[in-house]
Amino acid sequence: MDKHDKISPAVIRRLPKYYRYLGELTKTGINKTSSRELSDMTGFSASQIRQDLNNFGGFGQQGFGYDVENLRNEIAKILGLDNKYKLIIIGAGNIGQAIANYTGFYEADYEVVALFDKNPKLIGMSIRNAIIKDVDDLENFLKEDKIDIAVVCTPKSVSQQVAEQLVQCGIRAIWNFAPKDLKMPDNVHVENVHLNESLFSLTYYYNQMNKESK
Amino acid sequence: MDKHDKISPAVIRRLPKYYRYLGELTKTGINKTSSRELSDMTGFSASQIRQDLNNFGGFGQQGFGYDVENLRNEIAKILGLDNKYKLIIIGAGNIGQAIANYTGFYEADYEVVALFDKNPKLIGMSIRNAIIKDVDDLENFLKEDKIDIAVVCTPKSVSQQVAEQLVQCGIRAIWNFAPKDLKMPDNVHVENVHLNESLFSLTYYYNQMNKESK
DNA sequence: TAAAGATTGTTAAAATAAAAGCAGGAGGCT
DNA sequence: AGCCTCCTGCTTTTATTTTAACAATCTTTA
Repeated sequence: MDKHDKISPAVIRRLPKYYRYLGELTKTGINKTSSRELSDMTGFSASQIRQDLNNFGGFGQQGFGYDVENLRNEIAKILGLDNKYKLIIIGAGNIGQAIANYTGFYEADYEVVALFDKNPKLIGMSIRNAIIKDVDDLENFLKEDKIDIAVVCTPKSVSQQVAEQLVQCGIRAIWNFAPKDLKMPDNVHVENVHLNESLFSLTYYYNQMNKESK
Repeated sequence: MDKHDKISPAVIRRLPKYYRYLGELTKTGINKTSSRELSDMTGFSASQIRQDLNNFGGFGQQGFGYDVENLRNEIAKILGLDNKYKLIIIGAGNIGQAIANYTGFYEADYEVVALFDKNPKLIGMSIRNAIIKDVDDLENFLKEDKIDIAVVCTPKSVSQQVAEQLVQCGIRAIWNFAPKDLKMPDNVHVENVHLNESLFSLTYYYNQMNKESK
């Protein structure tokens, strides 16, 4: 059953997309689908979708397809979306506040418990039930509250130091928005959102298109 | 020379990272580097780095390595960072405003010219020299101003429609923050920043680690 | 000036990921 | 009921990506 440790990252990155499209099907009242149909929606090949899902078990039925709700629940279980997660955000600047205000992931059970900053003007403010606290209180806070995921939205100059502090306090999952690669021990998982790199890639393809059309 | 069209997306996604680390070297006054050293910094293998760079030409010197500034400039040219780009942001909510305020990409020549929203409370406000305009004026605006990149920060329910409008007005590069895949013609490039998917992946790995350590 | 050491550019091999193909079983139709 | 069609799960093949290997050649040093 647990061959999970061998699953390729590419597969894991596709699962949320399947999950999202299955949610859309549910909303429109469709309760049956197929790898073919999912292929049309997601753009991945039907073969790849079947193979991805089969890494975790046979969720479909030959000759019939997949039960939408069942498959969605299975993927939720695989990703762990059937649990609740407590988040804190370090750095209550633009990005940090935007994440705290972001309603997109409130569909799943993610709760932003608190934000931390060192700017006195921000400390004490609250965003959607989460208070901005002094970053000096971070360690004490983490001693008392069990936090699952820390979101790093600090300037890059302090991101490494902040991350190390988080890890020392027992944090093992970091969602990193600082444009810097965090050097972390193996038992900590870092998911990067490097906006720069994303924009630079886009810039490349934009220019490629312009070259081609000339 | 122009085998560019064959370059794998994986290579393109690594270039911004090289660019960033080369920038850090420049700041610390180091003017010579090697694939070995870049490997230590980036975590990519030295062999891969050499191969990536050689897709675009031989920027190094045998027995010596790479000139930091020269290599950085070459990568800038490849990505197109030696040009200026004008951006508009559609949707001046949390994410839209955060992007407008984001100073990270002002290092390169990206200028947010305007934001668009339909919320009357937001229209007229300005963020770092960029005014929030009525989204109804979008088409007229695009007739007069030459915009390179449009950033879609709207709710997902209207993102497709907005994107189509943008494309009709000549936009060919979209940076999409809406949690939805935009169906676009081939001559439009969409770069997605799907925060949900990123967080869900992180959640998976977080749970994997917890399973393993038990 | 010649030899040693270093590091690229490039080719070959290995590993990984994606696509194609197909047997088997399920549902639907007549 | 029995045949036909469909679609999964799995195996095999193909394509892509990464790693390894090495000849060429540049710099440095004695």
